[in-house]
Parts: sequence; structure tokens; C-alpha cells
Amino acid sequence: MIPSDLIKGSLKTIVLKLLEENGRMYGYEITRKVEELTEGKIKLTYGALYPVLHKLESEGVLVTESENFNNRIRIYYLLTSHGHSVVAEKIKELNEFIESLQRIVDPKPGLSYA
Amino acid sequence: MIPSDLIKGSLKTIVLKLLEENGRMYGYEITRKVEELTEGKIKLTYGALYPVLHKLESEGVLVTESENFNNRIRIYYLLTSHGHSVVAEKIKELNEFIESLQRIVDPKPGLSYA
DNA sequence: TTGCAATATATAAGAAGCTTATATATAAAA
DNA sequence: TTTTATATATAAGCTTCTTATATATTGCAA
Repeated sequence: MIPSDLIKGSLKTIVLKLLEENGRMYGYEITRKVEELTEGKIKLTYGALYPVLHKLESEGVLVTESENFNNRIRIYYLLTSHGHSVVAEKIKELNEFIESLQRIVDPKPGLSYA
Repeated sequence: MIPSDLIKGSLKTIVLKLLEENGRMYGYEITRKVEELTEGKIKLTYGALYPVLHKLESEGVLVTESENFNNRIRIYYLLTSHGHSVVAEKIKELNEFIESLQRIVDPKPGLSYA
């Protein structure tokens, strides 16, 4: 289990990436998907996830579609066209971040990123 | 330039890793080293760095050694023996985090992490 | 049929941690 | 002489996460 401190800054990018990959998703589904992809190592909390989703919505990065499913309201989130360009940028930043972390954590291999 | 949001959670681990690699270091040196290793993509601010160093000191993870250099006080930070075991754990977590991020950001390659 | 686990979304108080601005001081280079 | 690089540090304010709480349905097991 990865401590939440590490995940914090990447939460927004993770959510955006999943929405781009999977079209529209609802909150609960996002947490499941992250757990699945990371083999349970990353678990998002709703207290963190929903504020992020709401903020992205208010910024025009995504919109919602409410639907009824088994008498329950299910709120789907999906990227706007503006959202798609935001994702592209965020993913690029995340890749640079991953690369930078690897250089710091693993400075000896030396040749793998020459 | 990687946005600070992404770096936030990893700051502590980055600092600890550098101290383990380089023995003792002073604050300014840490910021230089991170910039060097990441080709300027990660820049630590002192407002973030010093509170982290002070906190790690208060937790017994590292200690300081003050020295005079060119009429300036230079404060070196170095790991305690307890600090060394903390680093090992943090690095492990960071590696898992990096791996998890790659699975999320890059889910298609599929075979590279089979 | 009662109770628990899974499904599903959401808010709020408090805590934690970062940003930005600010203060101070020396040495070297322009 | 002024700017840049070196060097450490604090504080107010802001953002963001944690933890607790509220609500509601479905399916499975006892």
C-alpha cells in the first residue's frame, strides 16, 4: 500500500488519464480501476476524489451525465474537448516527473537513460 | 519544468535518498543536486525544503553539523542510523509508486511489466 | 429475515504541507 | 557599484487531503 502522501499530487492526472482511456466513468468506478491497475497499491479515498472531480468540472475540464441504475443515481464524468488537451499536457508532465524520479532514485544505472 | 503539485509528496523521499547517496549535504546543495539530476525539471523551493529538513531532524531521521565556510555558516544534514532504515523503506515505496504510475499512464505496452 | 458487505455519492472540520514574500549576509564578477 | 550566486530561515495565507459522517440500495449468507 502506497502512502497517500505520494499520490496526492498525481491524483488529478490519474483521474484525467483514466477518463481519457475509458470514456466516461463514475466515481466509484474510478477508485476500482485504480486499485485494479495498481494491484491494490493505490486506493483513492472519496474525500479526495470527489473534490477533485468537482473542481475539474468547475474548471470546464469535464462534465457530468446523471443516470439511473438500479434505482441509484450514477454520475458519470467525461472530458470536454478542452479537457482532452489538458490531459495531454498533464500526461506529458507526469512522464517527465516519472523520468526525473527515476534519475534521482536510481542514479547508478547511468546508461539506461543516456 | 514540472509543476510543484506533482513533486510535493515525493519531496521527503527525494531529500532522504540524496542524503544517503551523498553522505552529508546542506540545503542549498540539495536544491542544486536535484536540479542537476533532473536537468532543471525539478526545482525545490526553500520554503518547502527547510521545513521538511527541520521536521526530519525533529523526528530523529537526520542530524545537523554546522560549519564555517567563507565566513558563512553552512548547515550539513546527515542521516542517523534510524534514518538509514527510513530511507530504505521510503525508496521502496517510491519505486512501487513509480511502477504504479507507469501502469496507469501507460497501460497498453502490457508486456513490459508482465 | 436479519445483518453484513458491496455499491454509490457527498460534505465538513481539522490537519498538513506548500507557495510566496520577506529578511539577512557574504563573495565574486561585471 | 551593482548584480548574481551562495546560504539559511520564517510566516501568513492558501490549497488540498484525512477522517468522520450521512444517506440509500442490492445481494448474499446465517
